Amino acid sequence: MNEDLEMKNRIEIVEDNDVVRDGLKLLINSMSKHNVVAAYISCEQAIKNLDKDLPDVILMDLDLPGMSGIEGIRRIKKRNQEIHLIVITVHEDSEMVFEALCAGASGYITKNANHSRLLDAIDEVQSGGAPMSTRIAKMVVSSFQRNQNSPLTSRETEVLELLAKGKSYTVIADELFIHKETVKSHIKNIYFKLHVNSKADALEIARKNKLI
Amino acid sequence: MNEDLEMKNRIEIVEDNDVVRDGLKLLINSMSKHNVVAAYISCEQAIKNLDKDLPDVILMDLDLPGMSGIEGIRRIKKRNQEIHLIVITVHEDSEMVFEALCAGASGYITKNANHSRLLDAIDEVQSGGAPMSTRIAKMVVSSFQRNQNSPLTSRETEVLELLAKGKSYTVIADELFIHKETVKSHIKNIYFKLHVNSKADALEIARKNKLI
DNA sequence: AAACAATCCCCCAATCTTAGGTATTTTTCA
DNA sequence: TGAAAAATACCTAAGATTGGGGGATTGTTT
Repeated sequence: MNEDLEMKNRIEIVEDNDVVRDGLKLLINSMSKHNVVAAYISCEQAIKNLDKDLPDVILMDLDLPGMSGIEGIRRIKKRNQEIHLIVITVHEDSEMVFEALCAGASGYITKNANHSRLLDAIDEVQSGGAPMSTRIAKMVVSSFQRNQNSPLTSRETEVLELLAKGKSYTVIADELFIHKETVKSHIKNIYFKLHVNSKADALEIARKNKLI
Repeated sequence: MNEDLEMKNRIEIVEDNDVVRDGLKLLINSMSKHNVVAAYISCEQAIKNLDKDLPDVILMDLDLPGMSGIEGIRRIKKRNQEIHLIVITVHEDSEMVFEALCAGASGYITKNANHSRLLDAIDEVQSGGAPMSTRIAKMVVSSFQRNQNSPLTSRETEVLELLAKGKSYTVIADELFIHKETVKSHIKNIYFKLHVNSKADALEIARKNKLI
């Protein structure tokens, strides 16, 4: 039971619900290769003891008293890039998912996942993977794909992409081998179709609707 | 064997290597719920027969004679958004991965994956998932994360983000509650640090290095 | 025939961008 | 605590960009 404690994977839990936290702890400790070195109810506590606990993997809830899990991920990653953070949450809304991934989460598992999936996730991050629940993976992959019902023509989309890269009308014209005035016409049409009248607004609408 | 053909999942394969293609066909047909309705060596053939074959899922190689798998994915998705495309390839380089996902792939499995993983992937796309090999998932998740060794300060990064949204110096100043001249100073410093002297170049370098 | 897409042209005024500077205050870190 | 870095603000100036008007032609698709 306590032999080779040094060799075990050091797992930490940050979760404010007592039942869930204790359940996770029991589950993980039931694997001889893992050792739950700490379990906290807030990011503040976890961060304070980070240098003492030295976790390899942290399972992190997102709804926490005080500092949010997202901010916690950001700060922990900043302090130590080696630590793998796996989000364990009920949230499946895209905003949360992308914020957590941008903040530095290596995995994202929803709480309805079964136990073996969770244990697999711990192994997976440690071998350089990125475990995700099915629906999360779908959201992530979908984020790369464009809206197929764009009101813009392909040429307009092309112009808007170059605009998004910060290029001027002149440069866009050169790259597309068309006249600068043509670029202006396209942009006028884009603004009309998107009901905007500035570059920033056009880009905002376009990105929100995945037109570019 | 041939009872309830109508109810089976209609699977199609596009793969130019005979051995691989036949192997996949045998493997998939060994599952009573699946039926390989077509197997082609090129996207051109697959597209020509799309309305006849009516596949639910297509397993697609990327290196193909003639039209590339990427372009094939794009065209097939355009023709029928309902079809799930799973990339089956040896390529693990990020460019290929992201191009395939942007083109509309629902999954991305590398050829070294074991058979059950591949069969699982077919089930997974049909239930709305996005099956990926471990390393692919990691690449995808990493793509959300920034370079932690940015030469830019957090304020500079903030300014650059707003610039990337197409906002003018004036608007940026307003949003950050600072003077327009301060924004200019930040941008001068950004250009200096990134060794560029224009917005478009700064954005290109910043995006390439995941500074924003 | 009508609608759409892509191309090009003109004018104009306001704003923006980049390039030189300098300088103060605040924060961070060794 | 003292130096360095970061964030802030200001100045001048020229040239480029942007957005709002107006229009026109050519081809494609329906």
